[in-house]
Amino acid sequence: MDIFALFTTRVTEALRADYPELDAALLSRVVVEPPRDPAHGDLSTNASMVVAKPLGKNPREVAAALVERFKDAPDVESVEVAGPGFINFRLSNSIWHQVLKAVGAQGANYGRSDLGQGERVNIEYVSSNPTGPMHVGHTRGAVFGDALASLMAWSGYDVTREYYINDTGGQTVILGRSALLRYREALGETIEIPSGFYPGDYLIPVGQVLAAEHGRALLDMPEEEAVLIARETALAAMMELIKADLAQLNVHHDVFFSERQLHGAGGDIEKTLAWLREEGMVYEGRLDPPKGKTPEDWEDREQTLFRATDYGDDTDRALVKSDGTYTYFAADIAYHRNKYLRGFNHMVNVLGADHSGYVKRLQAAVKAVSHNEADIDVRICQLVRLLKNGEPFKMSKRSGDLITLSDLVEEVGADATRFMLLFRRNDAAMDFDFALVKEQTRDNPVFYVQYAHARACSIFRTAARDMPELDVSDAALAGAKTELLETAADIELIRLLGAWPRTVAAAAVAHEPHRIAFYVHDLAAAFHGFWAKGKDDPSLRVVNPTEPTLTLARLALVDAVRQVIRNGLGILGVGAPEELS
RNA sequence: GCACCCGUAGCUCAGCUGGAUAGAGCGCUGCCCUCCGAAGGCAGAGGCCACAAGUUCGAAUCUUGUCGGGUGCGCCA
Repeated sequence: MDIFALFTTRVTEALRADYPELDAALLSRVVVEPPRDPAHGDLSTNASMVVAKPLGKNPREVAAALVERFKDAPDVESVEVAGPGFINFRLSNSIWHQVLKAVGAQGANYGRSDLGQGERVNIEYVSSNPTGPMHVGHTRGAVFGDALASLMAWSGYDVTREYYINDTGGQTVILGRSALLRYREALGETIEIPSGFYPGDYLIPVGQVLAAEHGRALLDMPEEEAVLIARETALAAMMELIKADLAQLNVHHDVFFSERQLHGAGGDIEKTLAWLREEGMVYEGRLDPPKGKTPEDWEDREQTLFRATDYGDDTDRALVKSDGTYTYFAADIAYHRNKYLRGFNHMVNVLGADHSGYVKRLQAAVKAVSHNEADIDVRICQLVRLLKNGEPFKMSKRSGDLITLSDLVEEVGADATRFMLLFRRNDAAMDFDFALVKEQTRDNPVFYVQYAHARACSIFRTAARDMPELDVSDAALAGAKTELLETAADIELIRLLGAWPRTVAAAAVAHEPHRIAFYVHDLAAAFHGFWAKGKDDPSLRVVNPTEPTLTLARLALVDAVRQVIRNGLGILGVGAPEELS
């Protein structure tokens, strides 16, 4: 039950009855939302202002007519016109009691919707190069993509979580060389790692595996051949490493898509290029060097170009390198065509800040490849600055000393890592304060929210202790007399619970999981406040042995809060413990 | 030089896709609680929403320009 959706429908129907000439596009701009100022009531709508001008009427006049239609509705306590033409509704408590019942009845599904109507969405995230363990910079995208995927699944989309493995190209060759060096080391040689190689210790075990599997055989073959063998072993090991890292964070993918399957004769790249040529989207031409910063080795040559500018990009893009192999982008076009042909008309890519320059060409590729039928939203996750003792420290995969995802999770835990990274818009840079996430105070939002859940559970433990004869089974809670909840404290809390479905829906549409984190934080704050009122005024306490019926009703409310916090944290992939240690 | 992102209280950030008098936490000031379901509660001060035009009933939100910060900038992945 979403009362905002409910009233949006009722308001638009009322408008349509009075003014049949209004078209649907206009009516879709009518929104019913909670007013910022609670003094304005429970619901507020802009309906009359949206509609007034096309009708050639005064907004307040239209509003007055609407008010007439609603003033006798049984669940509406009062309606009035305010300001330039807002209509404010104050609802009778009975509707809030229904909301509470609905939360109880829908339980773990409260907040789900069919907004996406089962449409398929491909969300690609992480996709980090399989050349080493994941570091902190990757972590934000991993958590973001994962939470967005659950959020959209909650909203009725058919979501596929995908990881694109860049298992070809120069970096993988360097990985192979680096592994081969570790292989020599495993055979007893003293090695020195040249710059440009991957120096990390994580390749030592790969060298040992190579030594165990091949003995000295790799030394006897041409180095180029040995590198390729070493590369295979290293790539497989790196993917295992990455999957283990992701598992630590509870991040999982449905599909791991290897770039390699796009290459080769008759592969997707060839087919896609042929198709693009037929469509006239490819030509042979020259590019101007970028203004202001011409690369030193700039070589003006005729090359194969994709008409990205036809689809909004700043320049056309090269598809074939001077050595005759395909560019990364050529493979990526083929990859996204592959997604489209697999039936995805909606795609989301989660990328790091260093890929912001890639967004336009990706959008161009998707449009081109689908004849504008598919859309792609590229979400850029900005940098995370890790603070420790007030000192930011840098991390780089190519250097030996790096802060890995694993380090972070071991230090603060998966829940805290996830929540903190989601408690901020993805497109703003953030600081991750090591000290803060370990604090057990209100300043630490992870603790604050989890504590609200634990506190709700604790209230049930108290009820069991002080009122052992009270039946608090699900069935009993479902039958609780919620109409006894009449204080401002009770109603305020239910009102917030009532906003949960629209929060989920809005967050899903905007692809912004941080809104879930903020909602849950707000709800926790409201619940802590609710609890605190019981300290001053015993009549507001939940567990009251002299009032078993009221106690049961309050417990139903506490249970609903607990449930919604759990649902919210569930979308974020954060645990909701019953007790905090 | 160009593109993208950001600029909101002293600090860290929200602001529900254009709504009403712009919010929260921290910090600051002043009370309350300190018997309870440990890890608090209430109130106050604090703002030219970077700046300037424009769009309209209405702008922190949309457009353009300027300033400041970040990221990136043939064939790397």
